[in-house]
Amino acid sequence: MTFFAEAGQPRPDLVEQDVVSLPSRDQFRRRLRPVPNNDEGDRANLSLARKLQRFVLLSPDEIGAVLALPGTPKVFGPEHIVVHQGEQPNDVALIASGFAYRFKMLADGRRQIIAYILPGGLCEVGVAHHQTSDHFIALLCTSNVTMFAAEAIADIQKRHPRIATAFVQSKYRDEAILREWMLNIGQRNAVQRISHFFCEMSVRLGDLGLTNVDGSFELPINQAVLADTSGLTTVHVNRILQRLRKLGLIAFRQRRLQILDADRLAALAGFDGSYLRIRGPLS
Amino acid sequence: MTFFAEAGQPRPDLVEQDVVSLPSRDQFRRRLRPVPNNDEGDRANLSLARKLQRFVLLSPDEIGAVLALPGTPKVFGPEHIVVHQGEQPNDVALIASGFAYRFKMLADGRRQIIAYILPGGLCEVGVAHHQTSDHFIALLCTSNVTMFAAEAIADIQKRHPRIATAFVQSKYRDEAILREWMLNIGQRNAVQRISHFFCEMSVRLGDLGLTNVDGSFELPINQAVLADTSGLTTVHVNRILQRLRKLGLIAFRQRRLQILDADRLAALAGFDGSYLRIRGPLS
DNA sequence: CGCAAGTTTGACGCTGCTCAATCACTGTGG
DNA sequence: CCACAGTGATTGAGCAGCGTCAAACTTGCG
Repeated sequence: MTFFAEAGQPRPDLVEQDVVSLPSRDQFRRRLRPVPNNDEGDRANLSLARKLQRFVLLSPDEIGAVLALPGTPKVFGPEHIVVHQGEQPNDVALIASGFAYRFKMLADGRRQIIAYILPGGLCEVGVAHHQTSDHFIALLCTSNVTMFAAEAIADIQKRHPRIATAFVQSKYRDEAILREWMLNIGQRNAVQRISHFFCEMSVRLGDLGLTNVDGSFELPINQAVLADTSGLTTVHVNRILQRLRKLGLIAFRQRRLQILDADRLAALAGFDGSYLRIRGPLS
Repeated sequence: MTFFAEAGQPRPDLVEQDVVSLPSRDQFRRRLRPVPNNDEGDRANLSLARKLQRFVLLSPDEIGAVLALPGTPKVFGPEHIVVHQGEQPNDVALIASGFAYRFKMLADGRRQIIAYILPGGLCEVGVAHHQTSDHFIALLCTSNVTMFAAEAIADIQKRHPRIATAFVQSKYRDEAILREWMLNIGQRNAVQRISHFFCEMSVRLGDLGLTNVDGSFELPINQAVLADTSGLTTVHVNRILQRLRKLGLIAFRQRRLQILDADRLAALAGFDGSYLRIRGPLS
């Protein structure tokens, strides 16, 4: 289960000073899991707090500030377009639960998926700077999306420098992922591309506590989406998946992926997760 | 010569308030062009000022602040590695003149070029946050590189909010370019990839005043580099270039590219430069 | 039960890769 | 002034990875 070339390394880049007694990881999880339908705002923001927490260990005060961020919780179904290419969104959307993805389209309808936005991720498109979006953001499945005013996001970063640091580091990671994807699509073959994508998703979702012990997790995409992700055709993706199944590496059906042999899959993909800057178990 | 789908559009996203009498574009150019060898610091910073100027119209004060940034000018030859993968740079490098590029490598030596850094561009890798670099940055040709302390860059942004805005917008554009490259490599065929790359370079360099009226410009890359840029092999790149030449679209020799028919080239590539957010002639 | 969406299969061919040789250009030293 | 080497460009033959098209099958769901 080592997705990292050099596991157990020190992580000097993590900002850990000023940590006041935090809720433990388990407490955090317990509060996160079951989501009944009252007091939604707070609960939606938890995914954001949790995400930021992965980059900078936040104090209770800071966590409180994140939870108090005033947002409008909404629920949208799959295929919902969160941000339209060419438009200039007024709000920042938080994917509180569910999955979103960025993509660009060609005139003839071919499209390339640029990134996946997981729970706790923001659909930021230079909102604070009045930029029009150069790409689409859509949902993969029914998701809880919380809308924040751009000013609110800017404001909390001004008031809490360490939260700002977490935002910046999160952004750095997104960029690193983008770069790895360029390498993936530009240089690796079909088998490696798909395996690599699976490895990455497994690590990222695992970091969010969204994987099971058996190595399985929800991945609400079909083969067409996977094709647009990896720059291949649906037909070819199908054949590659069959090969991976025959090799005993994965099981993938009903929008749920199970990685059966993480080590062999990672080796096959040439996957080294260090670009994801995931730290080990919460100390 | 229209590289833009909808030329002449208003640019509401440009921050133009608070502009105090600026040096005209021509004055600016005149000061920029000939670079004798004294007072280097100031002159090196000019490329940065000019770059920022493309995003936010800076006041003389602000331009002065950029020019006064304390940096160490250096000259490196081609192939010089500015930032090494896995290392944690202490400084931010400014490409004052010349060309740099980012790339990632696979274990077997295959590599993917991720981005080109043109004059005025910064080699930022999350320096301020003590991140290790996940990729290499190298030079394409002998270049003037000025090294700044990360704090100096952070400081000037704190003191001059509009300069900070320019930095952020520059970063947004770099990201937009990355996304367009993903689309390019993932979805377009060889001819389109290469044409698209040429169009982009022409527009970006034109914006910096580094193209000639005849549509030619320095592009210090060989076919192997172009292959690593476009995710193709050298042999195939060679054949595509021949095709483009036979079509009368380009001339490319001696590290100099001339675009002979920009309209046809852009049409062939499916190029729409709006993602570059280049504004029209300086008003 | 029947539709719709998604998956699987087969046949076929093109785009782009591999290997390997040859050619052009440029700078160097005798 | 020329032989030489080194780098980069070009060419050819052969092939395989992946795309295209079209049909059949499977699954989820009302």
